[in-house]
Amino acid sequence: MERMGKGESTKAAILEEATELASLVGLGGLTIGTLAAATRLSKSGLYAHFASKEALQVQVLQYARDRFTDVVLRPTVAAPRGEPRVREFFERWITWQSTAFDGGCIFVDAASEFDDQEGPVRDELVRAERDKLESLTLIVGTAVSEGHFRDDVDPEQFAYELEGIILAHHHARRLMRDGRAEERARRAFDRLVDSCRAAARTA
Amino acid sequence: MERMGKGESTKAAILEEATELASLVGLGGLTIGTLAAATRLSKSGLYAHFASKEALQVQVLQYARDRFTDVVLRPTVAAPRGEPRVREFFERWITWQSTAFDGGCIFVDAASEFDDQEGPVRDELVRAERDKLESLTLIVGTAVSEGHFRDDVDPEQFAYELEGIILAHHHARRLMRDGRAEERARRAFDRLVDSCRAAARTA
DNA sequence: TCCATAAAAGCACGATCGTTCGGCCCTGAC
DNA sequence: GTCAGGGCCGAACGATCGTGCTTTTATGGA
Repeated sequence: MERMGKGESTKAAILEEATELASLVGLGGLTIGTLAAATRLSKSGLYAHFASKEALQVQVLQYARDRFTDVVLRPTVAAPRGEPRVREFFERWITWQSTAFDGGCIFVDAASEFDDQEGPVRDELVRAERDKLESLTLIVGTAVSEGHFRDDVDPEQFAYELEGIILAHHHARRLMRDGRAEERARRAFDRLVDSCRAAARTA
Repeated sequence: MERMGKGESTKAAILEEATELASLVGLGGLTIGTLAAATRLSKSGLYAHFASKEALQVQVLQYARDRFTDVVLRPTVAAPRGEPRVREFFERWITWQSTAFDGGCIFVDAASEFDDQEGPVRDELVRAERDKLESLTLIVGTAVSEGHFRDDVDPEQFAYELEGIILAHHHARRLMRDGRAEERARRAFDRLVDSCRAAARTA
């Protein structure tokens, strides 16, 4: 049966709050003290749930990754194979960036923070990112094999460029506070898809 | 005449080292203690050159901005107007990202770190970024008015998408350690330019 | 209801944080 | 030769950091 014990439920609440906080101040800026205050726990009471701060950071990333899988990845594969599924992925991804956490997407924040700091946090981050890229590459590959995209489309290159659009969106929206960030992202995406689409009945 | 006094020269050395360090651990992760150790100064001796840590952070950004102007912006306008100048900008920008500092581009790092933290650091960062975007927009606008790019090309949209390519490159190179990051960026850039180019003698 | 166990708190530790202050050294002007 | 001032240091401050202990409180099965 194994319903969730008290410990597990508070730990989940901690991770929820920690992820929110980390999206605002960064994974490195996250502090046991402030997190304890935010969850109304004592420092030691909170700390008891984790082996170290580093472990907490890793588990925050894992928590965020599960969320991403739930609200982006899994629903996406419900869309019809090929281009529609690519579109669905993009739409859900960009919505995720705006709505998942108060601060920006935690993966984007953490990426530039930990790209030079060897260790388990970086490793987990790379794992999450590689996973995401792999899923995207697969989905684009399907669009090719379905005949929606041209044969010479390189799914990895597509994934690279789509990631770029998402990053530009994050940058424009969060730092520059550009109200047209999302519109711009959509236009860029449309251009990208257009350039990959098989010519509609040319012969 | 005003040659550089002792104080100014050590301050310059501090900013140099600080920028390097900040590119590795982030502007927020930058610490008076570690910076003092890196410059072989005492904490207080170093601190005497700045009003506060926040002031130091701002001046680091200003220092990096000057460097960017010197090695990217200024040489770029030496290239012939129009598409060649756009190309020059891209090439210099991407080289900057790989070679300017040991850690990634400090603006990229700082952008996701301070996008949610109101204050002078964020303000300076936005100023620098707006400057960069404006220059780029102008250069692309010239490519349009020179007839290299089609009339319906939106320079701001171009700038947005180019920023995306740069960010994707940073992400792929530094976090994912993708050896083909630069090649991918170049392909994306070529595709972007191609889609903007005026059709070569159609009539 | 009692008790074993889990969960949270309390307290303290060494270290480091940003910041301040008083004083020593060195240089250049008189 | 003296004196003013800039440049740098040593020491120290209160606060907070991550991390251990020991103790109290809450929980749930017998």
